[in-house]
Order: sequence, then structure tokens, then C-alpha cells
Amino acid sequence: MPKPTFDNLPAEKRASLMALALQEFAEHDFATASVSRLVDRAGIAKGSLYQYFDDKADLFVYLVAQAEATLLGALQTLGGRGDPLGDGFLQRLRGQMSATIQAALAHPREARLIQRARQAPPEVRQRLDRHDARLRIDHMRSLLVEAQASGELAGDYDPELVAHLLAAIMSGLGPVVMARLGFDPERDSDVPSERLDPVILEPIFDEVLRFISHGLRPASALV
Amino acid sequence: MPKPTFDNLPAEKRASLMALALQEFAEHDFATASVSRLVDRAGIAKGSLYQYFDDKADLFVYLVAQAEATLLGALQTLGGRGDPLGDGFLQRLRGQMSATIQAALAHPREARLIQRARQAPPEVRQRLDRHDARLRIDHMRSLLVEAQASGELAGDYDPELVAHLLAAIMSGLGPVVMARLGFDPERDSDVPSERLDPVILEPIFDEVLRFISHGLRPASALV
DNA sequence: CGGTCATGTGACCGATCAGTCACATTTTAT
DNA sequence: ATAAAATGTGACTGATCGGTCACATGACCG
Repeated sequence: MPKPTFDNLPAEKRASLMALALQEFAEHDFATASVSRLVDRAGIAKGSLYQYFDDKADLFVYLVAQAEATLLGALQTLGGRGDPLGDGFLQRLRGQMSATIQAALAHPREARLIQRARQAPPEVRQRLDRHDARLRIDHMRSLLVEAQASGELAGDYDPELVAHLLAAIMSGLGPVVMARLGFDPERDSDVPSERLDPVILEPIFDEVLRFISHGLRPASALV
Repeated sequence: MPKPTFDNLPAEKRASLMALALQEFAEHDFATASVSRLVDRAGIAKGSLYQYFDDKADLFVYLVAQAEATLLGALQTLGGRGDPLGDGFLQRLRGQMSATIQAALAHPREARLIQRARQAPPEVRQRLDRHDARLRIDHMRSLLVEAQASGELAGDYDPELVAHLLAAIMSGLGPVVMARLGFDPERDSDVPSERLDPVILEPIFDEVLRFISHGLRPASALV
């Protein structure tokens, strides 16, 4: 965790420094990100940075926690639309899908940083707070259990397993969207955000949700 | 690509060197993997290695291509069981799921290296041959089109989209299995392979396939 | 003023890295 | 045997890295 000196910093200086740090660790993975480059860009001495944080990993952990908070906040305001209790499971899932993409669009550096955190070296990953991925799985599972109890979803699925499957589908949504737009998910790493308007996204969500709800077998098949 | 000198190497020396290189690049990502460490372990001079490959990336690209070939070979022998033409789509999908896990178990370093290749720096990724990921998607899509034509699967899904969804599900299978076994996919990165016998895996495949085929809605729901 | 304490500083350290090159050694051809 | 070509070698280069520390600067308080 940051040293007390960091908290005493003028808010403005602290914010601009963290913005640059976020940029550095979003653009490069943990091993490649450079503290030297960061302090050069920030115009402070390297010694100063080490008055704020114990080491590189300490800074990284702090940035990841901040980014998760930022994204979670965005997710909650975006996903709050629609009646959270009245809507069914599939409606809420659609809301989450949409909100996740919108949040990642609004905060690309934060989203990228969290991706980086997942593939950080083990000794760094151990110092991270419990990942938000686990929180998402748990949240998803509780939604599933609820929907199973209400009869909206088949009750004989293992909620934990399905939660992981849905998480996998949601994390695979990026390539799905890119493929639909004609990009190559292997080569290109980003899509111009102006291409991602609801007119494109909604039909994709429709089809994905139909898959989740109905599966692949033909509608005429007997139960 | 490797220099001619590399091809002239005695097969045994070439193989043992490549085994050590595979280990190095499987254990560390591209930025962290060290040519110096590799040549030390291999007991050859650094200059020698640079008689075989132009640079670090050249070696990496070669290793990835080899690993993909190894895994593809394992996949084909494993997945070849069962009548490839007579079986339906879902049977073949199950075969692929099983074979993918078995292949990754039999060749853990190769599987890890290919993971690393996906997250290599862009300038390195550009030098890789077309990823096998794209091949898998294409293969999956052709299977889907076929199954749609035969009426086994609903015809009004976009095969490209569904292919990506299935690819996401298959790549999410790891955490699913780990969760079922009581491991934490965030903390632990590996599961003892002896825990992965068919008795554990088959019920998981059953449930995943039912999800893919029938979706989440209750069986009693009207069409 | 003077003294104390927090903060800022950047030259410096040891380590490591990818890649080179002048030279030694070995293999092949003549 | 000798020349020529191929291969092996490791000290070296220049760069970068994360992290330290002796010291300078400034703020606050008596």
C-alpha cells in the first residue's frame, strides 16, 4: 500500500502522477513497464516515487485497485438502468453485457490494466487484492440461483459451472464484436469506438442471448 | 526463420537445445525470458545461438510454430476416435473438448507457450504465423454450417458468431474444471494432472454440451 | 531566528539484458 | 597437406532496469 507521504500529496499532483502511471502500466505489461520512464514523463525524481510506494509492485497493486473501483462504479451506473428487480435474468444479463462494453469503452486504460493484472507474474499477482473476476462469478451465480428458484431457468444446472460458462462467453464478446465488424481479433487489438454504437451491438446481444437461452438445437426439436 | 546453420545441427543437439528453449519461453513471457539464461543452461556460447537465429523473436516464432504442430498432431490423433463422419456435431464437439484437454495435459509446455504467444508484444506477434486460433474458428464454423445444413442445429444463427462463442466456451473450460475440483482459478495456475481423469471430466462435458444444445431455459418452456 | 521534520532529488549501484565481433576451432574440399 | 569454408566462442558494448542514499530544499513551529 502507498506510504503516508503519498496521501499528503496535493490532490492535483497525485492525480496527474497516477494518470501517467496508469498510462504506463496499461501500455506495457508489468515486466516491461518502466519506473524510469514514468518518472521522466512525470518530471519527478525517481527517489520521490519511492517515497510514495515501496516498490514497482506496490504501485501496480494500487493502480489495479483504483482501476477496478473506477470500472465497477461505471458498471453500476450503466447497469442500473431498467428495473433491477422487475427484470428477468436474461434482461439483466443483457444489461450487464452492454454495461461491460460501455464501461470498457469509457475507461479503456483501466480495462487494459485489469487485463494486465490477470497475466502479471505470480509473485505480483499474489499481492493483488482478490480479483474482481471472482466477485463477478459470485454475483452471476447468485443471479442464476435466483432465476432457477423462480423457474425462469432450468433448475438442474450447476450454478457455479454455468456462471463460469457465462463469464467465458462475456469475456469472449470482444472477439465476437470485432469479427462482426470485420476486424481480425488476432491482428488488431482495438476497434474504433465510434463503430460500436447500439445499432451494431443490439443484434449481437440478441443472438448471444438466444444462444444462452435456447441453445443451438432447432426450434422444431422435440423436448 | 532459423538460419541454415541450425538445420545442419546434429539432430540430438538441436532437439535438446530446443527442449531447453521451450522450457525457458514456457516458464517466462517473451519480455522476461532470457537468452543469456538459456545459453547458460544449454552449455553453448551466446554467439552460437545467434548463428542459428536472427534474434530472440526469431527463436520465439520458431518455437511457437513447433508447439502448434505438436499440439495439432496430438489433437488429431486424440480427436480421431469415433467415426468422424457418422457422428453428429455435438459428439464431435465433445471429442474436441476432450482432446483439447488431453493434448494440453500431454504437452503442458507447448500449451503454455501458445498462451504466451497470444499476449506477446505486438511487434513480436506480427512476426508469428497466422495463429492456430483462427484455424480453429474456421474449422468450427465449417462444422457448424454442415450441422445447420443437416438440420441438426438451428439454421438461423450466424456461424461465425457461434464459432466465436464456442471457442470462448472451450477456452473457458479450464476454470470450469478447476472450479469443479475445488481449485481457485485466480490463485492456482495448475491442477495436478492425476486429478483430471474422465470420471471427473465426463459429467462436466455432459453439462456443457447440454447448455450448448438446449440453453438455460427450463425444459417445460413452450417454444 | 533556529531547529526539526517531512519531502524532493538525481547521481549512483549492481544486475541483467540482447546482440556483436574478432578470433579459435573444426569440418570439408582440393 | 593445405586452403577454404563453416561453425563455435565468450568477452565486450551500450543500454536499461529497479532501487538506494547522502544530501538539498522547503514547511512548520518555538
